[in-house]
Amino acid sequence: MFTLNYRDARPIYEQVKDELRHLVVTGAIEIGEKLPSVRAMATSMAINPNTIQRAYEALEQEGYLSPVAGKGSFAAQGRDADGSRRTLLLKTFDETATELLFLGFAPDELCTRLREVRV
Amino acid sequence: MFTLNYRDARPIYEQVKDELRHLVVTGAIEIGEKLPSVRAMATSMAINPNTIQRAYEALEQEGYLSPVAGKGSFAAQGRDADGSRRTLLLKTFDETATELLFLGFAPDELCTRLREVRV
Amino acid sequence: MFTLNYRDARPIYEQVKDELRHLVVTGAIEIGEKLPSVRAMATSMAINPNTIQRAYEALEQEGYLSPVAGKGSFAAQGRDADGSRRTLLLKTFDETATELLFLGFAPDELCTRLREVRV
Amino acid sequence: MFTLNYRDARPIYEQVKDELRHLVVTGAIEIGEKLPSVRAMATSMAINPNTIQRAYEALEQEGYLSPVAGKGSFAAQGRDADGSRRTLLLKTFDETATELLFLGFAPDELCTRLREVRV
DNA sequence: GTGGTCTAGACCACC
DNA sequence: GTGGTCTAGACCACT
Repeated sequence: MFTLNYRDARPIYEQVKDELRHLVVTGAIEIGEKLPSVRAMATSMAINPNTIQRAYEALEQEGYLSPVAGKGSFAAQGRDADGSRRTLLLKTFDETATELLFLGFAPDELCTRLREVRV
Repeated sequence: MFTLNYRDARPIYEQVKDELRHLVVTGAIEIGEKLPSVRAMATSMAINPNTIQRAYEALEQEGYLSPVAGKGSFAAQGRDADGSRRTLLLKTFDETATELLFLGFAPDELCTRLREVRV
Repeated sequence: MFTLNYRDARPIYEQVKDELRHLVVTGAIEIGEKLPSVRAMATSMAINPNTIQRAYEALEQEGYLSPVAGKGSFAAQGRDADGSRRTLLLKTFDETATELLFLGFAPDELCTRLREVRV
Repeated sequence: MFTLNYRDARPIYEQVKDELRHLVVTGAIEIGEKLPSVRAMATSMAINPNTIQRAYEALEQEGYLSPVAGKGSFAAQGRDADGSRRTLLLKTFDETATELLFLGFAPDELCTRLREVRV
């Protein structure tokens, strides 16, 4: 599904979380689609089920994954009851944009880039 | 100049680096402006000069700070030799935008936001 | 510090989380005060450190606890970056109040109760 | 009447119970009004009659529903024999209010909120 | 079979 | 010493 980088500073569960989130928001995994079971993914990636479980829990909290006991875990549309992730993303967006503008990017350039992403 | 958060997960030198960069890209510190000496800043913030030194070195690498032997360090326009920071920012920008679009933000909305940043 | 109820439907880590949160919001543990270390609390309650760790992590996410690696965990003022907990509490408040009003409680009665709490 | 969420952590019968109670306390179902029969509701929601039955029994215990043999179940004013629900609600109310006050809400603010609920 | 919880024991980086 | 991460293996309730 994806590969882990043991040299990465990020802990494994965070890498798993980030990769899965990426697959969902890019549409590679569609909303409602069933994800591999905790055990299955742990086996296929040769890591401990608890580590996968932790990643799944974090994604559930962000609203990108919805577990159903006894049935499996399913991709969801990212409605974290509150909007904590949304707030964080907007902050990151503003800071990144500010720095890119400072580095000489034109607003139009970034807008265009924006529209071409994920197409 | 700014305050440190000892409870922050980021190491101190990284906080210093991020804060200084933020001051530069938002224009709070203008290009060409002289920054406090390593020792002066270390004293005023009550931390080890080595920590400040490390932050300054990292910023120099990113091109936001240009040291002049015997005179001090000056804010610069952010031309990092290899363009690694630029690459990183664009990657962050794409990922953040992708996720925000997935969460339902309209491209126009983000464009508007983009243009209003830093005004 | 408090006692666990093994008959409770709530998992242990949730009981720990709820109890600690209660101690903080009632002022029994003051903001900035150091909490027992993960290991210390685990030992004193005769449960696994991982279980305590899990409770601490959840509280950190809610903003009621702020861990400092190598130093300990400290009570905090509940600023969860977003306000997810705040949203949840308001929803609970509205629902509970609605039902109490339906059951015949006068608004004034609940207001008075409100003001006397935590005194 | 309302929709079930099969991904919800709560068991189905509890969702039914909570939804029905909500309809009663908000006045959407008026006191004395007849509710659908167990079988009718089970059919319309495509779930097992036993599940509905269990929800109805729980609501009867809380006093929000009063069955009349041979005629059906009718919404009632919520006088639970032992007052256990009332006690539970007051406990929840106190805890929620305490935490909201800790988070900076003013008592007046909550009082106002209280009075505007359900209007 | 699935997710959810818990235990026991280990290693790391930081202070 | 502290928090943070990971593994291995176990049990539960529910489908």
